[in-house]
Amino acid sequence: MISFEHFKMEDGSPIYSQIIQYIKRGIVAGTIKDQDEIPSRRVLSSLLGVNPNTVQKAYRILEDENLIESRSGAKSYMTVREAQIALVRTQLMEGNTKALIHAMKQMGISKEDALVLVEKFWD
Amino acid sequence: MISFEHFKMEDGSPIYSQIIQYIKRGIVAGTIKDQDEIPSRRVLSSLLGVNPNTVQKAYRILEDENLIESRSGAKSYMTVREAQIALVRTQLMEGNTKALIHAMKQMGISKEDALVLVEKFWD
DNA sequence: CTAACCGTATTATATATATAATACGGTTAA
DNA sequence: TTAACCGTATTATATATATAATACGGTTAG
Repeated sequence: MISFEHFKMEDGSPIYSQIIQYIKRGIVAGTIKDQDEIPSRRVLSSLLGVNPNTVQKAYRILEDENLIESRSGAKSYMTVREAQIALVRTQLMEGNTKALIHAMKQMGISKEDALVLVEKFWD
Repeated sequence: MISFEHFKMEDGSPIYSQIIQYIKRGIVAGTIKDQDEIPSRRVLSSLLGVNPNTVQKAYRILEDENLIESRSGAKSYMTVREAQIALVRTQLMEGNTKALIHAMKQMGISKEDALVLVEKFWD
C-alpha cells in the first residue's frame, strides 16, 4: 500500500496536481513500485482532508498516463514499467532543475552562488 | 521604463502571479530600480497579449506591498527601498532553493547529484 | 484648451478548482 | 449471501482566474 505519510500540502498549485506530483516523485525515489496498491478515493481524501472528487481527478489523470490501473468496484494499483520510471525521472529532474536555474538567472545570481545556496539550505 | 523584454509565459501559475514574480526578480537583479516608470495597464496587457484586468491585478497586489505607486490619471512608478530589496531577495532565493531541495529529497536525489544537475543544466 | 493618455471601476461570461451530497452497480471478504 | 467496501457518475455551489466590453474622471503634453 502506497504511503502518504510524507505528503504535505504546500504550494499554491492545485491539490490534485500535488497528489500527482507526490506519486511521481515516489516512483522516481523507488518508494512506489509496480503493482503497489493505492488507497481508495474515499480513504485518501479522508487522510488528506480533501474532497473525494479531488483525489479522483488526480487518479484519473494518472490513469490516463497509464501509471494507475482501476477496476470498478475493486482496489486500484500502480502500473509502472521501467521505461516509464526513466521518463518520469528525467521529466521531474529536468523540470525542477530548470525552474530553479531560470529563477536564479532572472535574479542575476551566478551559477556559483546558486550552488552555494543549494548547499546552504540542503539540511 | 521597466522592460518586459525577457518576460515569458511558462508555468501553470496565474498570469498575474508571473507578472509579480518577473518584477520582483528584476528588483533582486537590480534591473528594476526605485522610481522607475512602469508600463501602463493597457500598454503592458497589449505587449503581453493578456487582458488589462490581469495586469491591473498584478499591479494592485504590488501596490499593496508598497512596491508600486499609482495616481489616478498619471503614470505609475516603482517605489523600492533598500530594506524591501533585501527582503524580496531573501524570500525569492530561499523560496526557490527550498522548492528544488524539497523536490529532490522526495525523489531520493542526493545533495551531490542535485548539485551536478544544476551544473549540468545551467547553460 | 484639448486630445491622448492614465488609473480605476463595473458588468458579464467562461473555465478551472474544490467542496458537498447522493447515487449506482461491481467486488470481496466474512 | 450479504455487508462493507470499491470505482464511477451526477448535480449543485463557491471561489479564483481570465477575458471582454464599457465607462468615468484625472493628468499631461502639444
